[in-house]
Amino acid sequence: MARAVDTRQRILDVAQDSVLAKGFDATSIEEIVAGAEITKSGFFYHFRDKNALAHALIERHIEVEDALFDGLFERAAELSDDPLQRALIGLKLLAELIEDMPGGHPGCLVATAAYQDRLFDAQVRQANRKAVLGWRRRFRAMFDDIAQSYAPCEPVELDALADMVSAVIEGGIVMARALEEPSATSQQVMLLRSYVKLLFSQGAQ
Amino acid sequence: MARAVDTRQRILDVAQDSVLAKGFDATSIEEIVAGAEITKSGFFYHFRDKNALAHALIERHIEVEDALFDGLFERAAELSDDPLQRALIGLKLLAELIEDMPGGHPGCLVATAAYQDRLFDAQVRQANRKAVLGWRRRFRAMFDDIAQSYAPCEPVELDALADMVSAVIEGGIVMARALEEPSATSQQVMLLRSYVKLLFSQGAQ
DNA sequence: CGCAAAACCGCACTCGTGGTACAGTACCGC
DNA sequence: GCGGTACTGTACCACGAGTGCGGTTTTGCG
Repeated sequence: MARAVDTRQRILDVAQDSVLAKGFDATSIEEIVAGAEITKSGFFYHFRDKNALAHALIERHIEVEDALFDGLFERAAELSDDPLQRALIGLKLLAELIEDMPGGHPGCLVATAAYQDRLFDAQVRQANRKAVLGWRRRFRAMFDDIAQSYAPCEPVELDALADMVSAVIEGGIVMARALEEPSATSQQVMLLRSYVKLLFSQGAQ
Repeated sequence: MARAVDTRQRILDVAQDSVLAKGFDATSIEEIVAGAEITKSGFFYHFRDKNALAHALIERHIEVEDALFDGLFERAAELSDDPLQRALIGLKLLAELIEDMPGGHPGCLVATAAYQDRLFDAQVRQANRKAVLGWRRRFRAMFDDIAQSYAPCEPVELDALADMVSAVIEGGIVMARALEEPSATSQQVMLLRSYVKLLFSQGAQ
């Protein structure tokens, strides 16, 4: 049984690298097969079609990303009791983490799916939506915490603000890729941090 | 000669709709050919290959987008003499314009290209880079104007801030597509506006 | 009008890729 | 040693990109 799980993981690893590097459609199954050292039949044994691969890729990606966020903000929670400070520390840690990634953040599968919409079926799009809503919940909770102690000095919808975290990361990745400046993403995160700081730190208590 | 230009435009129109709706790779040439009411031979008469199409698409897209930005910020300049107010008005107008687009902003070809990197050759990537740098120049000039009258109350690199405009729009489009909430993009632009306001309006003169 | 070039049409073909079908085989736990 | 799991191997179809090339229409120009 260990063999099967290994192979599946290997397929996903190879596929993920390739998809992030050149897009989903440009990634051929035969290329994945070669990279994972299996045969085409082996691939289709694990995944019904390319859509199933996309689905698995996104679900796994979300888990990893979630675990990563968990780690960051848990660490931030250890470093401060204040909800605003926690958020600011978390965002800083996030920026540093992105900065330290060799070649910048590899890019986001969610965006890949968003920009190649009709390539995927409803199930994949649903998984994608779920992922983004999950991030909204996470950051919404963070901002709710802050809002209990600090009043925002501008009227903002907290859901939209929560989405802004995702949006700035996604947008930052697009910038980094288009400009071929890997540090662009972390810069954008730091600007978002600056916004959060300004928005809440004026109207204390 | 008029016939040739017409046909070329028609091809680009059909192709653009399709690319924005389902991604570049998912758009087949035969489908473009059918939509533009020509033959495959006719298509390859105008474009050497699909890459040449992508290149033309991006260049045209940039022109249109630039003209759009020009219009917005010229209008904003008419409405106020103050550089900060101009920027805030411009961003508001931008948000409204995006909001009024049926089905939300159609998406950005630059991001499409960024996420399907190896599908395109160096020339296309270069055109893409040029586009983003053009936006940086534009918004950098805007923030330079503001910074002459208002000191930012947080230390920020103005180039990065200029990039943030593009990043938030791109990220906002990804959000809108992923969530299937067309208004997400304009919401993000309004949050950016709020940031610009906070950043400069405190430290007047 | 006539003519050459530009702007196409028609069709046949290659090649790569997704996907199917199915028979055979190696391994692993019971 | 039996049955299921995890594959391999081979052969095949459909479809879209891209090529090649000969033929046809349209257009500007002398």
